[in-house]
Amino acid sequence: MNVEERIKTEGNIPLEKRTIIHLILVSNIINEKIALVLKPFDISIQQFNVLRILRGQKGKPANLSTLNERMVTKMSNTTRLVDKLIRKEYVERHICPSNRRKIEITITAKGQEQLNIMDTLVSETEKRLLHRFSVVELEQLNTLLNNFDLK
Amino acid sequence: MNVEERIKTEGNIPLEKRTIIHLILVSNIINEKIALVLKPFDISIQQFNVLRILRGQKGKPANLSTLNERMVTKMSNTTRLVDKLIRKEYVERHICPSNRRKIEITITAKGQEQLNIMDTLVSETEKRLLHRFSVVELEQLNTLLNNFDLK
DNA sequence: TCACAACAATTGTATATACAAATGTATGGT
DNA sequence: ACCATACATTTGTATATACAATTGTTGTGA
Repeated sequence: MNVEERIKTEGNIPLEKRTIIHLILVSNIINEKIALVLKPFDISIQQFNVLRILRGQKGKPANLSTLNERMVTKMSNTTRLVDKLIRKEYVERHICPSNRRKIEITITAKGQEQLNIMDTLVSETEKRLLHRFSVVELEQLNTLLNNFDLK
Repeated sequence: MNVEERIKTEGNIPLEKRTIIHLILVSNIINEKIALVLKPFDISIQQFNVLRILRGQKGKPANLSTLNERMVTKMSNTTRLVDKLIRKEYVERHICPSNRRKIEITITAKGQEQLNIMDTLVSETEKRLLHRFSVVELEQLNTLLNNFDLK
């Protein structure tokens, strides 16, 4: 099924518009699929990303600004996002002793454990999405994506 | 600036994960840029899409289900989305006389007019995003995007 | 040291979105 | 004609997000 069929547009969209619609469409569907996998864990994609960043810290705590700049989306949510993870006991929050403005966030053992399970499932989903790509094609796609003038 | 730099991940992510992150990142940034262009019009991307679909109808009204299946995202919003467009007098809502379950939505002259202005600006944004692509590369990107197994 | 700017996080508010349940309308079988 | 079902939209609720304003903390220059 191609883009035109999916958005039911008869007539031909100019190549540039088509490309952008196509890209956003694919991105949305990928997001939906991953969200679906995470749903049983009662975790949003953003929460999942925070957990992954924290795991990448290998014990070293991360403060909110750090989390924020590594995430794809914006700051204002980060406090509330972390709140939700705390309620689930997946992360802990401590005031940084050397600079009390900062908050140190660390992932808990329970968080680590759940994250590993989620991660496996998400990876499987990603593999399913990409199974028709060869390595060369994946590299091509990455190269082409770098072509966007994002600023 | 490449993906790794942008999300500040040291170490190398596997090619498949990297590709997916990259794609979603680009898509998010495109969405942000377009949202920014539409902001002065107090119109969200979704509302903009509804207007474009209605214009494509060339006078023929569209009901909510039609709008919904042509949109990238889900139904539940469509009623409220249209509400907002009605408040701005960009569209009109009439109960379909032959089947009173259905609602016919049409774009107003004012809506058409504003949409044309927005459309020009959005197209300019798209061109800026894509100016580094050759036609061949755009076609390549489209082809590669078709490689995703989205169902 | 005191006032002020800069920093880090939080809170408030409005809007957007997802999902489920409810409402109102039409259709087909008996 | 009546009832169950399907259809089309709407509403309710919880959560997510964007943006601005606020709070609390630190650092700096007069």
